[in-house]
Amino acid sequence: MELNPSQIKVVQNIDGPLMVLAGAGSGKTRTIVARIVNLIENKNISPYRILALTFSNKASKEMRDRISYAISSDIKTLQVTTFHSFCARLLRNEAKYLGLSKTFSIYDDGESRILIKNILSRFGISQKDVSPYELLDYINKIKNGSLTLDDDADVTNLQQFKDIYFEYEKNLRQSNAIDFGGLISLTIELFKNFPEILLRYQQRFEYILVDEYQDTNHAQFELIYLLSSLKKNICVVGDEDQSIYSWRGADINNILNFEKKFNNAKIIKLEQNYRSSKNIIEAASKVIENNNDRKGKKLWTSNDKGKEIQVIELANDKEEAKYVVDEIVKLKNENVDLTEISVFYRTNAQSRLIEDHLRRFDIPYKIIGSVRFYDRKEIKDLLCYMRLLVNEDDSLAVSRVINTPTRGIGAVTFKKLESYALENEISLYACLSCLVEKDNNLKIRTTKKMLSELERFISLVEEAKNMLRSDSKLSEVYEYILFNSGYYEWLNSQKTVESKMRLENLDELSNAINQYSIDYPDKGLDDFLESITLNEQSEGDASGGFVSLMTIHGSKGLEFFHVFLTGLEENIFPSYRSVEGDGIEEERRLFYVAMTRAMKTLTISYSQARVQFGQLQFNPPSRFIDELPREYCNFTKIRNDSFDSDTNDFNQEQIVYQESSITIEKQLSKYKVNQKIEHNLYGNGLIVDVLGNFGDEKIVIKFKDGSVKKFMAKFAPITIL
DNA sequence: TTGAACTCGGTTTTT
DNA sequence: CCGAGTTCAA
Repeated sequence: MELNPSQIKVVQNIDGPLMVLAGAGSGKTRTIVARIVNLIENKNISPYRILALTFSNKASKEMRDRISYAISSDIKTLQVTTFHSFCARLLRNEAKYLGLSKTFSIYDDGESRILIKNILSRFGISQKDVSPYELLDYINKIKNGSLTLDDDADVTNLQQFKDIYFEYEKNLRQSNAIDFGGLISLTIELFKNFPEILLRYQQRFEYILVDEYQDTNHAQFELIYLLSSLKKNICVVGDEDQSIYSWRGADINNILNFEKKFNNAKIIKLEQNYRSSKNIIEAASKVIENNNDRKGKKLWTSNDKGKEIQVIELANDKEEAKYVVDEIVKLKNENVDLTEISVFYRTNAQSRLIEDHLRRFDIPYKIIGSVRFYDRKEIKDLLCYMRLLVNEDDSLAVSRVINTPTRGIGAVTFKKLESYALENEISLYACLSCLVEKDNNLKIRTTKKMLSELERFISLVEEAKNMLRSDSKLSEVYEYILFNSGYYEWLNSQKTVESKMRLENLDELSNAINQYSIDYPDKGLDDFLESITLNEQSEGDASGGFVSLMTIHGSKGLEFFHVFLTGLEENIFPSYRSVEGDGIEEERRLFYVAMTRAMKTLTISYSQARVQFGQLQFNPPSRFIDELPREYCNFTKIRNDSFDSDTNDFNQEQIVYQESSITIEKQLSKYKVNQKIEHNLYGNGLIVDVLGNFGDEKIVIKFKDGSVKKFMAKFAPITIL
């Protein structure tokens, strides 16, 4: 494992604050691993005194594996973990200081959203008037430190937002639950309120390392700042050019201001790329130079020049999918392992056409990311039953399963139960018990059926709890709930393709629970649930033989010999949501991330027409296409005579591609926005938009009568006035 | 309390 | 075009 001089500096500079700016493909993980191995093996630092924080479990697992592979000593006490897992573990250990029970539930973003919606409905506010997403964003911002309650936030109704925030926090506490943001912010709060606890952790962790530092938010910065302020041996590793999560709170200032916050900080840049061909690296570097928010880093490589980047224009999205799959078939015929091929897109919706064509050509593929297994409805339902066994205060879990399967507790009854529980400051579950034991003054009309159903529900939960207490196997408890809750029967009776799949998923969950018990025989249900919420479950089979499809966000940290980057059109990539402000810089970083995943070949494509929101849209080529230096690229337009964007007919004969390589001339359109024109049929009008390339423009015209129409400029009977 | 009919808006998602 | 939220009738 040879290291270059910069990498060696990173390994050897162990004392004091250090920021490593590690370019794409610069051997970052290799270097971090070497640094930790050096600390343990050569500097005699106990693994117990080292903390390595990452963002994803995948990254932490890889790092741990590589360290343990490179080292002879025992690293059980070495903490290589995600921010969230680290905080969750810490908070459970110190729960009593916060007045929380050790068995608190963790709410993921989806559950936070549900809680917000519940509050809105309790407050009698329609989601149309106040967006739950905007609220969640506001709450997240407060928790991740980019906003305080005193700030004049840019929201529709600040006081209302604050009220809802307080209610949200109150509900979390009543449910003995913490959300993702709270894991971090409560840890900070704990450290601030109990300096003796902070000191304990400061003394323990002599060396702290943070990976993917560009993705840290302000709260996470504060956390590592506090933790490291005694020993000051903090090493952060990141790449400002790969910061693509600012919309999730990642604060690029953590990188830009590192030296201001940490005295005597050193900075080391890793600029040699070992991954990609020279063409790709040169082109990507030129593109990212258009950004202003950078520390400035110049990637270089001693790799071969390699093939030119192929930039392909196609008539429409279907042609694009056909083209990509056709090229994949060619690679396959050259005996390229499909695992080395990946297709990237900006939005998940774009995967469908690619999938259709891959299936048509019998090419195995796998979508990476998208809907996570544990986010599926049926899985969440069962997990909420299980959560109730660990934390019966978890009202969100109760509300989720109380009428699943249906027990005749509809929205109205539930509302009454809920408000009774809230008024009397008891949990929903306790409220149900009251109802069943009839020692209630609840003004709820109860039917016999409803009471007996509730009784069954409560005894189900209690019996399952007994099983847990008597050390039953987790899988037995799971099966007990699945069958005795009536959930299995309920799904099974539906007999749809959908319900069959859900049942299969529940089987899969059973397997996961079994596997967990085998892997961690000493751990309990609470640990299992936490590992799922925090995504600590191991990735399924990584067996080869398939093409990978993913969003560009999903591609971060990965590499492939052959990359197809699709949908390079304005409003798609860059996204229509990001075209103003500093949104563009982040989209450009995204483009840069995508390009630098490719090792050998990079094929970038865009289409003139694309079905978007069920309508055919004409978007001009992405501005990023213009930013590609031509000396590293080969521009090709591919036309297919039977241009027919409306048919879904895959049985058309195979298209014959023109293998020409026409360079796109960048010529200015003679049509301009705000130009006055006259149309033979519709009369005078104003151009409001010009789409597409010179000679092939579509122009959007607003006429005197207010109507807006789109024309192919070369055919439309118009004259410029 | 449930379903059908309607309107509306629509990125990215490490934990 | 599709899914979520909302509204209204039974």
